[in-house]
Amino acid sequence: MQEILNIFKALSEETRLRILKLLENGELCVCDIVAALDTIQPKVSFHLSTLKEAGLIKDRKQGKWVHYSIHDSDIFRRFLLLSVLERISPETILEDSNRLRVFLKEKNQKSPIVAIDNRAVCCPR
Amino acid sequence: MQEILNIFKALSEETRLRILKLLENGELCVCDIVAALDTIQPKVSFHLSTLKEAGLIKDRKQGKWVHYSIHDSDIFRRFLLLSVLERISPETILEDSNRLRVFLKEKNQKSPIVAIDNRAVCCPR
DNA sequence: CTTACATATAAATATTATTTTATATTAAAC
DNA sequence: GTTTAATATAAAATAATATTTATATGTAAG
Repeated sequence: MQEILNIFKALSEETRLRILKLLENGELCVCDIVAALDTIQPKVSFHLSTLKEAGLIKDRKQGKWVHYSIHDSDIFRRFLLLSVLERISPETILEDSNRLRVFLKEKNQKSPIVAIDNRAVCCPR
Repeated sequence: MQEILNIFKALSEETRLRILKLLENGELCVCDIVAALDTIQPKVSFHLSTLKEAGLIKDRKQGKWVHYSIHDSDIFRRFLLLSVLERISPETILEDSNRLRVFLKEKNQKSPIVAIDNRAVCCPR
């Protein structure tokens, strides 16, 4: 029962749903999410670890950066995530995505390597 | 976003999952649930109201009694409930169902009106 | 109309989760 | 190797939830 409880607990907090919604379009590193949510970094790290613990996201380490993305592990989680993300309209996180866009654009100018998805590559190589 | 949060919050607590699992086989009145969970009545009422608030269960008043049952309102909730209940094995709530069985049997002897589902009718009419 | 029963609600308390602040870790840049 | 940047973790403060205890409400029975 603990496993399913962890999944629902992870999904029962607004910040975490906003993070998931942001990750819908691809992976982001912690600093991207911090910028998008306009909040402080330890808070984001806390929620990311909750989501990861529940098996909803995964991380990929690359140098100093840690990139998080949706982890479509088993069918149940995949289905849950799909239906959840579908039920959160883009307008709900409009401010988040605006801030993210601005942040990524700036990053892009400093290190103009563009990846798929019109997203900047997080970290210069 | 608040609606979906309420649904997940409702599903992120063990007592409430146990109640939902008990309701899987049909409606129960509050005192049945109290007996099954071997706990106190205000606690059960509290959790029932949370579940009802989230639209996961509904109530039916009959005299002094209030019967609760799963509310398969919209597709999302229905699907959620289905997959949740499926993922909670009967063994998980074995003690609960044992206590429920004993309690219903006793009730049955006092007022031997048997309803569908081999469950006693909660209250004499 | 008084009593007893089923449930709900309120208030007080306890528990758990989140947020903040401060600090540690790790890796790249200098 | 020292500094800087990105992230994580620990400790403390705060906020949110759940539990308990006490009481209220409504309904049927006597």
